[in-house]
Amino acid sequence: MNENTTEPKYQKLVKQMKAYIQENMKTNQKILSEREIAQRLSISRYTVRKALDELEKKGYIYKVHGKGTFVSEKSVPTALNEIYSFTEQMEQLGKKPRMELLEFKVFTPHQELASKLHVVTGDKVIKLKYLRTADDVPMMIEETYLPYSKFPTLTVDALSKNSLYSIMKTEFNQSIHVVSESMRASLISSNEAKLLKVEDGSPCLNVRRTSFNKLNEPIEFTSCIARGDQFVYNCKYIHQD
Amino acid sequence: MNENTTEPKYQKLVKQMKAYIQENMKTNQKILSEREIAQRLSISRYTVRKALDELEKKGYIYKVHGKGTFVSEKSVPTALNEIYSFTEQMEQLGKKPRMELLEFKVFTPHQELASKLHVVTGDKVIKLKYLRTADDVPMMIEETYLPYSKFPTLTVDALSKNSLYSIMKTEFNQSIHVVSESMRASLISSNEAKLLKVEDGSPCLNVRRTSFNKLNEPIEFTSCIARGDQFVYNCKYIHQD
DNA sequence: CAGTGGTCTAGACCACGTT
DNA sequence: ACGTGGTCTAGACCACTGT
Repeated sequence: MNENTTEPKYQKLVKQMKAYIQENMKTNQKILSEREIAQRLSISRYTVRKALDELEKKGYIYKVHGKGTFVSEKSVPTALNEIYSFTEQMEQLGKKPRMELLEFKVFTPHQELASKLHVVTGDKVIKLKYLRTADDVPMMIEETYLPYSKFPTLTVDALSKNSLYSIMKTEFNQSIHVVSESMRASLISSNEAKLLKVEDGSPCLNVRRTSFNKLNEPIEFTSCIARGDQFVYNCKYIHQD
Repeated sequence: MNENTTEPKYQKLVKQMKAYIQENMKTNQKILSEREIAQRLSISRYTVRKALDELEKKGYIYKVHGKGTFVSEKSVPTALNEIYSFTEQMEQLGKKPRMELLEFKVFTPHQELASKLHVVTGDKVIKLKYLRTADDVPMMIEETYLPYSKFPTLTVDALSKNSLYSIMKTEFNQSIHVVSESMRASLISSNEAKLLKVEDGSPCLNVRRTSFNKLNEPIEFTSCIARGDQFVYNCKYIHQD
């Protein structure tokens, strides 16, 4: 898309090494030392380290002080440090994900929602309501709220062509930095039961997410109701002390 | 505990700056530039950058290319990139958390569990079962399974004095690197309902966690059953592209 | 002891945002 | 034009792991 921005040298190295490792190397095999790589490519050790740090953070390799750098098990995914998206998960299961827009409106929110999105009283909010299905089985209802002031020209048409997050980034220059999520189990209400085609009072998983930009301003609040009998929420992350 | 290992200079700087920021600075206030800090402390810019990177990763500050470095909103917690622990959450709510060991045994696992922990057939596994309460209200049942070969000398006595994770690290030199979790909603079974003092068939949240060490060997599998009416699972993480 | 990753220095240029 | 963070170099010493 925007390839006019020059890519740093270490990023190119990351891609190169990632491809090389996946093609030619086995789990726990030792790779060249930082100094060796630097010398062979005639670049500085700092650049090699940055690339290796990135690969370690993404779960492709691991370093052991005094011993060397080794290839991680293939099972560790690229989506580390990232809650798996619904679409990715369904595709992994071989199911065909789809989403249907049920509602798009701009309105003035009540106190609770207004404070979640840090909008002052009287400011407007955009509501998006989706039904997500997999192989035409209804899986979850997703309600997203956006501060109108940050996305004033958002249209249904744009949403049909690109994902919300890519629109946020490219059209409105808002990219997500921190995400806060909560999960709880409850019993489904009758309205939602109809949409998801389950019995009243079935168990359901409620996931609520608030996303913040780099300035820590909330730019999205989403509440999902997922069928308890169908939906599992997965995440994988690197543990820090 | 083990203060014989020398702490890097940038780590000390992280602590200093963290304290200073929390004491004296306001949200979105600009802090000194990297070059200024380096000059004033007579250290190199690299060291300052490492410290600032750490503070950004932990959510205390954010950088903007071409503008400077700024203080984040206080709301962003120290536990970024980390699922909040039960204990922390309860303390934030002003509740008194407690855990009671219900079971401790070593046994030979069935196929499914054995494969989760990557133990070969015939190898043993340690089971720990806890009931967690908050202000004496039962909140969740936690069953943890550990490969016996990695923790052969683990005792109930040790667990009463330190947390499992600190024992893993200090006694057995196993620290957690990658964590994989899944969440699902279901209806509680009668045995669990009795322990949690809720009605049969109440909604409950089931959280399953597998933890891996740096070599990507599984070192723990835990399954939690939490009361749907009481327990909310929170996590917060930094979003990556 | 040699080799590895981890930290650190002093300096340079680039890309970005503001003045 | 200037100051900022982002990248990069060339070199140094330290801490850890093996022989």
